[in-house]
Amino acid sequence: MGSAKTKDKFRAFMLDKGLKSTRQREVILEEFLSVGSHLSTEELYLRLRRKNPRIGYATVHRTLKLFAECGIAEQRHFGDGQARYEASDLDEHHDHLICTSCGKIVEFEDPRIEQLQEKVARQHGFSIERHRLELYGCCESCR
Amino acid sequence: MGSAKTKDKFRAFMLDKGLKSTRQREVILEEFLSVGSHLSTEELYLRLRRKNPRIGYATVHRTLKLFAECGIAEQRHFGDGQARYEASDLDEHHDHLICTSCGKIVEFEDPRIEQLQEKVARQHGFSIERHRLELYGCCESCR
DNA sequence: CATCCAATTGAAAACGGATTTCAATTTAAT
DNA sequence: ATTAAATTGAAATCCGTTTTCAATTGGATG
Repeated sequence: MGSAKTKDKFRAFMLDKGLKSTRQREVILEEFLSVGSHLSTEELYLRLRRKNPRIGYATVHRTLKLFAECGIAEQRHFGDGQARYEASDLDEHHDHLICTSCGKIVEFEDPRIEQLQEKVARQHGFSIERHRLELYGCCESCR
Repeated sequence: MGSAKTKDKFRAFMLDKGLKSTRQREVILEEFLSVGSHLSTEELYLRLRRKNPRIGYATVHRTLKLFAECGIAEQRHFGDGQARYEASDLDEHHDHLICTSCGKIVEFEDPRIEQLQEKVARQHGFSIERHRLELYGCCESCR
């Protein structure tokens, strides 16, 4: 049932900002968390329409932005020109492997790489706020 | 005078594809190489207009795409919604540090990180074709 | 040099995803 | 129930990118 903790975080955020709880937001949150992967606004919108024909694209768009602002989702761009959102795993960070043939997206994490990133940044006088690492290539089943 | 080698590569590419050498292409190539950094189409267009008021945005756009196709330039996206092009240093690859405050872009290269990337990809059955690593943060002079 | 065909150009239109507008509706506090 | 403020959805707008098309240019040929 999605992460209850994530839902709590969103509800707290809404309360804090004086935002209202609506049927649409509940439905969108539920569907977003249950799918979990790297959805574009369009994809999520189409999914939601199957069960909720009256929901509007603009609402999905606005709600995803809310999720991102609240911190329970992150916006990504993988170079196909449209934004994608993924549920953020609260504390943990990860990067992506993307198959250029079938589009499969695999998440990974490597603290050694992160460490080296910090080092490089320090050498150039930067303090890192966030980073983006994407490896594009061909997955096993596509070969 | 830009890299003569780069110009040669572009000329060879044009010859090979049966494309024509035009005044516009020469001017655009010259300006692009002399500026070198991470230019958007718009920025390059405006620069060119200063000395060549009759040049069209579409031509700049198409020529930059030609550069990318030929391999003398690479298209990048740093999340501000517009494409940027940089001259590609033929053999060498590099990644980017981007200051979120002033927009400064610094290039770096770290073979240890690249090695670890290969390793991670292999573990997931991927063979890497290319990658993207960007570190966003705050540069020295902005603190 | 004159001619011709294909490539190129630039202005304007079209495109596509993201975002905003606005009147109607819904929420939730009173 | 009443009311003010937030929300919704359809449609319009925005903005960078890409394409269209008539006019121009490159360069190969006779």
